[in-house]
Amino acid sequence: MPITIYDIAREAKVGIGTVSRVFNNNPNVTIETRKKVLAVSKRLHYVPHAYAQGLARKRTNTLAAIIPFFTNYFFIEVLKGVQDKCAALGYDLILYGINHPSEVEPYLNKSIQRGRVDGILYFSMKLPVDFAKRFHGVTKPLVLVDSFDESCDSLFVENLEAAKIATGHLISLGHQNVGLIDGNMSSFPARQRLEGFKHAMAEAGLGINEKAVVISTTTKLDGFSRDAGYLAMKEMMTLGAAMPTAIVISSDVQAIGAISALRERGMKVPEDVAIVSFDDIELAVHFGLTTMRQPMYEMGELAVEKLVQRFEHPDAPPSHQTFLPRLVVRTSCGMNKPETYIENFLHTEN
Amino acid sequence: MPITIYDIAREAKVGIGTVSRVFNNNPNVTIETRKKVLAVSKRLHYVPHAYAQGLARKRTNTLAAIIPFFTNYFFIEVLKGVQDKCAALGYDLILYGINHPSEVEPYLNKSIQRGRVDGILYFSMKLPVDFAKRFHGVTKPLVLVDSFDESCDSLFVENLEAAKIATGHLISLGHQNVGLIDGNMSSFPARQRLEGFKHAMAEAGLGINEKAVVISTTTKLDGFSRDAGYLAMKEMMTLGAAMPTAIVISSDVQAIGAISALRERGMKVPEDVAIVSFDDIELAVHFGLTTMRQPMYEMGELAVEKLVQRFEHPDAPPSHQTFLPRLVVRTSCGMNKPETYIENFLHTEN
DNA sequence: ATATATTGTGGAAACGCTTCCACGAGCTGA
DNA sequence: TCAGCTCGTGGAAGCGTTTCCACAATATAT
Repeated sequence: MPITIYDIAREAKVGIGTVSRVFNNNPNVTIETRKKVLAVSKRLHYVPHAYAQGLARKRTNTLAAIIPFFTNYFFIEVLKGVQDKCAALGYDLILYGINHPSEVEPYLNKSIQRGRVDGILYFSMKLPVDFAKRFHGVTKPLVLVDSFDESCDSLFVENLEAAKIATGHLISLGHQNVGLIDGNMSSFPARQRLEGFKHAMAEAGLGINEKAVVISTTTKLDGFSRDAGYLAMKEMMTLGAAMPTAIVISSDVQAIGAISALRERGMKVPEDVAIVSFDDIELAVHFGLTTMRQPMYEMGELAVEKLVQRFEHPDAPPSHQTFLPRLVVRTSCGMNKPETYIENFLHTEN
Repeated sequence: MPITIYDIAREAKVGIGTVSRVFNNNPNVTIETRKKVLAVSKRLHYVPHAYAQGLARKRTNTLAAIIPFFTNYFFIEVLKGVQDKCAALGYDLILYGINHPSEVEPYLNKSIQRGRVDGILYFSMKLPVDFAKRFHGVTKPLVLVDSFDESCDSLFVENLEAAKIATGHLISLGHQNVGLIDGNMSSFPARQRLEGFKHAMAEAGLGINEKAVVISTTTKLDGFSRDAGYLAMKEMMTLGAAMPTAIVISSDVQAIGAISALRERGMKVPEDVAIVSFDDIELAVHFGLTTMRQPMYEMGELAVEKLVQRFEHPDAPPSHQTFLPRLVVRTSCGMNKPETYIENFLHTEN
């Protein structure tokens, strides 16, 4: 009952090869033949069968994105870049949202399944250790985003360096007792930020108050959540007089939660505590957050581009590209950057 | 080079049918044969070819979601429900994020393409008018989410009723001069909410101050954005003394923007203006927003279930299911609901 | 005039599965 | 003992394309 290329061929009195050629814009078809085929196709509502094409062509024009916590703002924004670039390049995007690292395996297997997708975008997680070996030669091109592995292309943020900049900024404003609220150590970026924080403190000759480094223990969103930020700040506040005068917080959403906790105690940002966070989500403007801006959308776009390049040059050596977040100064660090909401609004319009 | 069922058959000294049967858990295979085949498959890293399976089985186990503005919190949350349900049911999800209604056509065509997906989830947009005719019999099962059409299954929020409840709540608190900040009229929910607002006011015998009904003119996110809310409130504030004492706002993000605008003028919520909004996003707690909670995640899940049911009963009459949002009272409406942040926090932890 | 490209076309083979039919082997019951 | 089952199995046909080869018809060069 469904219309196939054979129906079109019969009806248009041509061969199936010709019909195929018409739909593939092969130049070796006369204009009249082409018109005839197209007319019949339209009349019969013919649409090529994607899977049959895929099987014959040995490509699917589909990419998979394996992405954790995709309700998290950071990933949404990256995903948006991925999606738009896919659309622009004519690829379909299969979304595998995973809620826990343990779910990675089945999805990885699924996308590696021959013929399912042409390539994989793998977000923010370590590859299973024996991955390369287990799937030697079987696996599809894979681009790591916000993560790193020798064996494949990757794209990541220089979190260590970024944390140094963030911490350094607070130090340069005169703070000596600087704290850190970080995500769960199972997160690579969180570990890097801890490192960067320590480096910056050491370079400035400042000691680290162990109690003023609060690392999230929750695995939910790896601690990059408002709730985690809230709880961390609660904990920080038990320090009383020893509490830091400035805190580096590993994401804007955590910072927002932290600010809630402060407010409950009547404490203010930046008067009582200065804050620098990470991401620069849309709401950061609203809270006046000084933050390390991550080019999320752009990373998403670039990830797709990298994958497509890999299709074209399968044997090129793995490429690794880094992004250095940029410090966006607002008011939460205590610098009275004169910046009204509307200014930013207009700015963020685009 | 890639391993096929033939390689396995040869190596295991069985027929290809047997190999296929093993992988499809057909009971008509002896335990020994099964083991043998499985062993060889593992040794050769055999994985079935998804597209070949799809072609032979005439199904793809893949769904498409055509979704607008998917950076919007509402859609993210719905999508999350969709994604999780798909995963649970073993379906893959292809994501078509569209940025403008005009982009709908190509994506609709693409997913209708025979063999690409088994069914389609279509979000918050009107179907093209002649859609049913143009694709009579060609099209796949399609479930409308947050939208309505006679011809297919749908799932939507009773926005008219919800707006009545929201408005009624403010009226019941004694407000006579109630305003509305709404999304763009191109949005079906926005139109419904305007209606509901008018009904409620009329029922209460209250006149509507035309100037106090601000409808977004931007098409960006259909006006359901923080920026749009900010601008709308700015406009509202030009009313001076005639400004409403209570405002219904068509989304939490708009409300957040609106609150920014108020703050700039030193006005407070709920002291100067009471607010009820829609959605109940995670941040609503932070702002103490009284809001009409939409069961976003649940809608996503249910949408997938409906689609799968349709696969099983292709000829059942279209089913239409509605959700009535629930009023969540916090502080923005002026009722001093004693509710601390942590209470809510624990609650939302789930 | 003949040899040689070029162009448009038809259709077989291939892509890698599932499914169905046929068949032999081992059972059952009369 | 034999007809009639059931069970496990092999492999052909089919899913709907693309692609390649063959070939006829025309154009070009000699």
